[in-house]
Parts: sequence; structure tokens; C-alpha cells
Amino acid sequence: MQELAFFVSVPYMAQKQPDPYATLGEFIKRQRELSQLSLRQLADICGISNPYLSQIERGLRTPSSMILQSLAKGLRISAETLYTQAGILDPQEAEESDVIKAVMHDPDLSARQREMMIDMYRSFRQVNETSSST
Amino acid sequence: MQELAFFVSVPYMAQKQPDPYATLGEFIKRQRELSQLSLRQLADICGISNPYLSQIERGLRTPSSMILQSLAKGLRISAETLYTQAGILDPQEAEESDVIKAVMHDPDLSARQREMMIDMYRSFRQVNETSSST
DNA sequence: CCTATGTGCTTGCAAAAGTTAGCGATTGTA
DNA sequence: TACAATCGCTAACTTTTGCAAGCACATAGG
Repeated sequence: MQELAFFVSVPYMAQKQPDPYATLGEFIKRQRELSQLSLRQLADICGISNPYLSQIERGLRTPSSMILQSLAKGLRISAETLYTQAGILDPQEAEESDVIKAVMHDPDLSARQREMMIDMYRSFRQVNETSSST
Repeated sequence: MQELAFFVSVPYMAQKQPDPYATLGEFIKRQRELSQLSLRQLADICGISNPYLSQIERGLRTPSSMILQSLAKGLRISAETLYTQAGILDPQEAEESDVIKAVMHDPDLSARQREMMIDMYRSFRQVNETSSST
């Protein structure tokens, strides 16, 4: 396992995904070219080999979490953006309410407890919806 | 108003101290035990093998992004939280009070409903904290 | 007693991840 | 015409992931 530089200050200039059809590799390649970096340059920055980056961009390899993270750092994108692009993070999670998000993010609840709270919340919302419309 | 049968008498076992679990494996194990799932049960839910899950929990293997994602789904936890625990995503706050804050700020809930959700949440937290484990 | 079932863990092995060496094609420059 | 440097890519290799089979231990039940 190689060492990765986890400097915390990432300037977060994540862009909106311009093409929903783009794969993770295509997205990375576009970001790299937007940054005007060659394949080898980005590979060096991220601490991975250039053939491997090439294979990632062409969709021949699925990078691990650590590699994705270092790619995010190197491209100055938020890791969430990359993960969403990779289909690893749930994009519709952003559309959920803050309550559901907060419950889902709470690590001190059990899965069942989270489920119960979310069920309760959704029931409340539904009840409020029907009672207000009739 | 529709009657809702959400009882807070939760028999679910909880874990030891509320200290932050250092490694990803320990965190996953804690979540699994909070859900009262055996190693094989969670492995089946997530579609991975039980020896592999065992190795993940003991820190002998680093799961790929896809495995992490299925683990997040199986544990009903946000993938972001798992990634943060794994030290892969930057630690944006996953404060427990965020649930209460989000509930308090939700305009689509009634005061009574907010109160019920916060009660439920606090009960869960208390159950998890007080019941000591083996 | 023995069988059955549930728990987590160990052992090899196929497959995928990831690297090093090197290819042909380009570009610039002497 | 070299010659050097850079581009992305291929091939062969090493390392790690992830799984199937099976181990040891515990709790029951007949």
C-alpha cells in the first residue's frame, strides 16, 4: 500500500456533471483535460502509474476507494462528486430531506432504528399531505 | 389523524463506549452488532462472503468501493458515513445533534410530530448508550 | 451420547487491481 | 537526418481482493 497525502484543504471547485451519460473514466479524462494535465502528470500527482490511469479512463479498471480519493485530490474535485459519478454514492440522496439525511448520517443508531425513524418521518409527511389536501 | 404505532421500546443491543471507532472494520462490526446481525446474515444481505466480511471487520482486507456501497446499503447507513469512517472522505460533520436540528428545522412537520421524532431519537440514543454489551 | 445448527475464523485459489518495462506515434530542435 | 522528449497504450508481472470449502467452538435437542 502506498502512502497518500491527505492534506485537508481541498478548494472544492466541483463542477456540475455536464453529461449524465459519461462514465467515471470519461468524467476523469474530461476533468484531467480541463486541468490541462497529461496522463502521466496526473498519475504522478495521484501517486499511481500512468498505464493504470489510462485503463481507468478507458473503463478497463475499477479503481479502489483510495485511488478514487487521490484522483479527487489531484483533480481538485470533491470526492463526493467523483463517487457520485462512479455510481458509488447515491445521487438521489441529495434530494432527500434534511431529516432523512441527518438520520442516515448518524452512526450511533442501528440500521433498524434508522429505518424506524425514517418510516415515522415518511408517515408524518404522508399524513400531513393527505390531511392538508382534503 | 391516522394512528401510528411507533413504540420506542427497543430491545436492540448496543455497544460499549460512545467513542469514535478508529478503524472501518470496527465501525462496521459495531453497526452489525447494533443491528443484531450475525456475520453471515450481514454478509448474505450484502451479497458478500462471510469470511470476507470477517476479514474486513478485523482490518485484514480493504473492501473495494462496490463492497463498501453494498455494506452501506445492508447497514442502512449513508455511504458517505462509511467512507468518512474509513478515512476516505473528509470528516464533514456527522454530529448526532444534526438529526435534532434537521427535525427542528423541517417545516413540513407539526410541533407534535417533531416532538415525537426527537423523543424517539433520544430514546434510541439512550438505549444504545446505557445497555452494555458483552 | 451423537447429531444438528449457529457463531466466527483459517486456508488455498481464481480473478481483479496495480506496477514496471517498453512499444509506436508525435513534436521539437539541431 | 538524427536525437531527445513527450504523448497514450500494450504486455507481462506482482500484489491484493473476494470466495468456496472446511475448521474449531458453543448451544441446544433427541
